Amino acid sequence: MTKAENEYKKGLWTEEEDKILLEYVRVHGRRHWNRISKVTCLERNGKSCRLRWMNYLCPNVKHGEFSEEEDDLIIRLHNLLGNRWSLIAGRVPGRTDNQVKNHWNTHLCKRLGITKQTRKHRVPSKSNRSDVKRTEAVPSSSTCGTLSPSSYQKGAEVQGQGSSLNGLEAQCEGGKHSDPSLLFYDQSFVLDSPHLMEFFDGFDLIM
DNA sequence: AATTGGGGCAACCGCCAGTCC
DNA sequence: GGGACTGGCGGTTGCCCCAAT
Repeated sequence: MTKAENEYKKGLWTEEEDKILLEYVRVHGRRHWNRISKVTCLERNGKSCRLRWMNYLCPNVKHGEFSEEEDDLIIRLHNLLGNRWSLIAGRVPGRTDNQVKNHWNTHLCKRLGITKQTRKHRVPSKSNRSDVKRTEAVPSSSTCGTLSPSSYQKGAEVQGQGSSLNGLEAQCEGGKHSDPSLLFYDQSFVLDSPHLMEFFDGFDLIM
């Protein structure tokens, strides 16, 4: 018997709830989040518990302001990966995908002069979401990202195995940005090459 | 002092993929 | 094989705080 969604509490977490969640994780580990409301008095659904743990309670999570180094790393990673926040966060020690996403949207976009393109058109829908996962590297909101020459070059080397980044500059949207160092992605730059994925895995982004 | 508007961030929502039974 | 369950992801929302008026 599962609780109806509306039986679960929503909104900000209290200290008491945090304690309960921490205790659950200490005893049961980070799994079976949906069982929490059954074995504890916590009236939160599994997803909410998982999110709270991942984004706030996990001891590995770093709180506080982002350093310049982190900013730089995120910008580089975003240039390479687009809005794949979990991948980006995986390479920024102590930061979660939610933190990175928020930081990007609230600080870095402004700093880089990127106007946030709210996409009502979510990634194409069901049919080829699995494809999307890999090919989505260049979501619309990042079509105007900056790309440092060094990272561009590294990426291009790998891409050389399959498709290439040739013509990237030509795809710039009518020269919106006058800075010649700015390059643009668009949907033609895809991450569907296994080589490229390996590249990202082994890529030392701290330059 | 009270109000208001914007920024920042935590949390929710909807979707998908993998796993279990 | 297929339905239910669970976890993970990215986009979006809504609340809180604070500065400006």
